[in-house]
Amino acid sequence: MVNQLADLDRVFQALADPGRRLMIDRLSQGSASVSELGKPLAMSLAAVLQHVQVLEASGLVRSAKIGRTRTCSINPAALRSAESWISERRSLWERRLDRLGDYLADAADSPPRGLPGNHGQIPEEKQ
Amino acid sequence: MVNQLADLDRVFQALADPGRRLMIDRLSQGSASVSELGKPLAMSLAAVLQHVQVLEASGLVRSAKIGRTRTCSINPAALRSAESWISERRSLWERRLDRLGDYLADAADSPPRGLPGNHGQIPEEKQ
DNA sequence: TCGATACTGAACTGATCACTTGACTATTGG
DNA sequence: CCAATAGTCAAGTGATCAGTTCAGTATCGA
Repeated sequence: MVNQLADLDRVFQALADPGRRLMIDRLSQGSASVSELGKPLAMSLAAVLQHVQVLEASGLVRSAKIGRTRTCSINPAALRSAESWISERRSLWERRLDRLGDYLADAADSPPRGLPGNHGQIPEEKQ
Repeated sequence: MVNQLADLDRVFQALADPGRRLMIDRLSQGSASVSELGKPLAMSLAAVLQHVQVLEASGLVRSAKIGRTRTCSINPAALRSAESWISERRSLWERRLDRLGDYLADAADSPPRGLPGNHGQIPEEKQ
């Protein structure tokens, strides 16, 4: 809870790799060892470990070593923080769209005054 | 909807940068021009444009040029796809934790047989 | 005990990233 | 018309990333 901003950096960065997402996918249905996580991945074990370390640094995954095997599991709190960040922005935008829709539905008779804070039409075409 | 996998790569990669998240943040409360998005960012306009292009390539943002200004807006569908990916894995894990909790609550009297598919204890300590 | 297993650390390499600068185009407004 | 504004393109640079190989260490199991 120290640096929420840089934490999100690491979380999204961690999620940006398909191999690491596959690991999360695997872990979402139960804890697993490092080599188990690497099994579907066509890369050296050392590389797998580096991915696990990225996931762990982001807080998405926790791990503990028992004997010679390291067992990894998901930390749902980190997933939730990323999820919330997205969700908040999306719902903000969608609520705004709703209000705009209401406004336009009403606007057929009222005189044009300009909607404060609304610079935007929704663009359709490119270039 | 062509390549969901590589799309998520780009979406999470785009969200991994604090400047780009600030842009999304700004856009969540209404469309904005490229220079408007760059105003809080202490970098050249050319750099801002590159960020916008990353956001656009990921599908998170759409834009259209009118006159000499390019107006950007959020595409909520892309946000939702990232949100869903996370949400699905997290709830899978959490439902699994619940079942495990139920099992442990019942287990005081029944003989130990092993829970199929459950390799994991929840690790606490490191190294 | 001893070979196989499971990981770990370090160094190195090619690719991608986040910028920069500088030159250029298109629009706008007085 | 013409200066200021808004964006665009291209090339280059230093930093980070994703992987490798190789040389360990610790543990397990027969």
